[in-house]
Amino acid sequence: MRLSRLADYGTVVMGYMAGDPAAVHTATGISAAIGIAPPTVSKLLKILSRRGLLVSLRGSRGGYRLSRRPGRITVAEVVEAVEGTIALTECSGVMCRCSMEPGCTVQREWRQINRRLRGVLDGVTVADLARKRTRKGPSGRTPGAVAAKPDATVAVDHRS
Amino acid sequence: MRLSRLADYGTVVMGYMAGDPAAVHTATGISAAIGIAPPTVSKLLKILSRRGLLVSLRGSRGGYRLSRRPGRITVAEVVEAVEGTIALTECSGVMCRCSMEPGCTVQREWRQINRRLRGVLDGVTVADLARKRTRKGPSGRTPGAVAAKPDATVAVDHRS
DNA sequence: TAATACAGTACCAATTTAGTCCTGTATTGC
DNA sequence: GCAATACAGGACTAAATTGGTACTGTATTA
Repeated sequence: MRLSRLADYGTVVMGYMAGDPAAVHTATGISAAIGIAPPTVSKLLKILSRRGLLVSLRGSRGGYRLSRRPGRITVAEVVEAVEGTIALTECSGVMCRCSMEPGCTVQREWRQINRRLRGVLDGVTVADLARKRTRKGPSGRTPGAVAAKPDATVAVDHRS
Repeated sequence: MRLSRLADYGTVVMGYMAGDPAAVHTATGISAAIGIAPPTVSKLLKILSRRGLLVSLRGSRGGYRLSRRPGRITVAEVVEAVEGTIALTECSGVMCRCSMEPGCTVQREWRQINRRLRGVLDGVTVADLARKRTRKGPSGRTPGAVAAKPDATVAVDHRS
């Protein structure tokens, strides 16, 4: 259930750009700032601009800029731009390849879960990704309980 | 962000078994019922029993049985049993391999999202997976708004 | 006109994962 | 006791995905 690494990077890039929302950022500049290989960042930026999340400016002094205010671009949009879909299961659309009996109850629940997941991802904007915990951010929403807990308690097994 | 197919199958198997919670199910029987290849079902059942979600009974007349009431086994547990972790990002634990500045704000938000995702998955039990929409199920909770909408409106792009 | 920077596509390599098979062990029933 | 059933565990193979790179083309600025 991991995000593709590219989608993960996508949020990092957008978070970085949201730190200076009006500026025009070049691929090489972003690459140097966040420590991801230039061709990879470039690939990502192309995708994000093709999907309308970024505006690209060609030529000398060109680069990329957020197409909207960072508080108006959600993580769901970023993930969807890179991955194409927000869904944990394949049986989330109308047709399902699995040969279960009609009215598969498992599928019904998964659709509900996928819908809720989208809600979660829609609840976080790229402005949130950029906002430092102590300083007050530029956009309206407040992180609330998010900033409270340093979260040193979680211990996750990363293997498979 | 797709679940591994094995984890997806896991919910199907558990949902099927939850339809007859007290019964002892054999791997071949389950395989025939849900249309997944026997070795694959077998592999899955071994994993689920090793993780304590199922009880295995060896020998003739053996098989597998749910270790708890279906209303007490959540989808989160099933997914975690098969996949090992419930998290969309790698940077969800205490340590993170990415060389971002300390106090990476992106990571902070992802941790929050992952926590909420777990909440969503914890909100659905295998009893829900088995419950038919018209008949009243055996366990307490009601599907509520879930059953209302046949959901023929979603059109998801399955590629990539 | 030269330099900069994006656009698009194609390609290679590595990782992951699905799926199968084989050997071993426990339990039941004859 | 013996045969049949069914799970336990691990190894292995093949395929799909995806990460990352490179190359050619085009637009814009100085």
